[in-house]
Amino acid sequence: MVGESSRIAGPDGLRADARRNRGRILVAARAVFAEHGIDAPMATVARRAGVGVATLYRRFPTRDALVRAAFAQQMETCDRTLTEALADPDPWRGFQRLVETICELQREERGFPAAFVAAFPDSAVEQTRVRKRAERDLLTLVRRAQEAGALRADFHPSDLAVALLSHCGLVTALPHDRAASRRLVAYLLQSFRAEAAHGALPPPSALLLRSLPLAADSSPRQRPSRA
Amino acid sequence: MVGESSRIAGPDGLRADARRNRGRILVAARAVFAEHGIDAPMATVARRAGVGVATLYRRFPTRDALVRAAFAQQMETCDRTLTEALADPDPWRGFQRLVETICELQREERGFPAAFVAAFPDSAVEQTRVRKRAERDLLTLVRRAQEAGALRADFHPSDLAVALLSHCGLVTALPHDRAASRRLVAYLLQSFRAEAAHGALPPPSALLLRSLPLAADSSPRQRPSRA
DNA sequence: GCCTAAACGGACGATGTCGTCCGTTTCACA
DNA sequence: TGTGAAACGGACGACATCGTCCGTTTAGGC
Repeated sequence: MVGESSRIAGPDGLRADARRNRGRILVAARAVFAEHGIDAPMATVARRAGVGVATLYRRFPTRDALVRAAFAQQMETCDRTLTEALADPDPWRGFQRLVETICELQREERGFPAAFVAAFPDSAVEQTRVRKRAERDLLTLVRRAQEAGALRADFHPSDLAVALLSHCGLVTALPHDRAASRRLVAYLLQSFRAEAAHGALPPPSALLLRSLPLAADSSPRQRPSRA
Repeated sequence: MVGESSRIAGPDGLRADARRNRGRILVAARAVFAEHGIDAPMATVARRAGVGVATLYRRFPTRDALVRAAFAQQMETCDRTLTEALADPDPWRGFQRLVETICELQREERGFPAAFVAAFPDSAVEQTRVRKRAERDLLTLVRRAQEAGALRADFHPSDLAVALLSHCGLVTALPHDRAASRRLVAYLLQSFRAEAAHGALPPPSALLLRSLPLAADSSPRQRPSRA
């Protein structure tokens, strides 16, 4: 029901006051989610934003939509970081910075970890263009770092998801403990180095492999049928 | 208000039917928590156990009490595993088995990770005897493994908490993905090996250090004053 | 078998959150 | 400055969960 270019239309089709309120809501959402967790009442967000509940629901029909929009900026930062990592002439340094930056984002922007985890299963379903590109970039980054002899050969791209999700869990459990977060990141990065490869690793996650089809699959995407 | 040995008294002061129901509740709680998470309605647990809500509340006045009781067995397994690890002539093997066993418990007994994390901040406050002994044992295990040259010298006992909490987070995010869990454990254990120590690590968590006073402090316990 | 204290379970009021409805206000173009 | 569509916000009914109250049932010593 998009009015076919009626009288008023901002750059995004919103009236000025509506756009202003939308921004306020997003700021309030981040603050409230950071303080009370991602399950905080919608009314709390609305009150904080100085807006009625109806306005909030009009812009973001579901909590999920609000969460996604609130942390879209952080998600974009992740994406940009990947691009920068790929541009780094030293692939290991790029990889290292990627992990450190994303984890730092998770550590500093409270509420983001929950959003990150929540977005995970769903974002595997929605095959956006940006996501597919990110997957391809990650694959390239990993391969380069391995070819440079810095990243261990048995590292699998899904291991990055393992690292980030476990780090999410840590900062969720200990939101104020930056040192613990840094320690985990340091340990993980060291264990990803080629020199750290001593014993054999158990096989990589098949589930993550499926949800993020990182392997260069030439077959057309097949909708997995639920039993 | 324990009746001074009135007419009826089981070994634990409960009547036979009460004890039976208590057991049913605990079984049901584990099942429900595994299926619907630790925040599942109390009524669901009661229904599953085939008892009324009142009975449930009579035995376990708070959800927290129920959670603790439901996973007390798992907690005890953790404790026993530590004792066994300490008894192992090879301290590294003991350490490794400790980590692997606890993580396996977290992985297989769904609902336990949430209980584990939930218990963390509180159990640091309640200074039970078993807990203090566990801390001392852990300290001993770590020192021995380090003296044997297997565990890296800059490993800090609080790093075990970091590892277990992050693993909790991973299995919470991906409850069905055993492979991911195993991968993380393998990476972490490799990074704890002395050979993996390459760069310097950031300082260990001061918060965890305080909540679990693992360092052999001879000073009397001092109540940390909140500002 | 009797009897009483203990255990039981369902009903119920309180609380909090959700998401919608609808009368009012505001924007922005003419 | 007038006008109508868009945006606004608070009120409200629906719904779920909590934790207690109280009448009923049952265990188990005598």
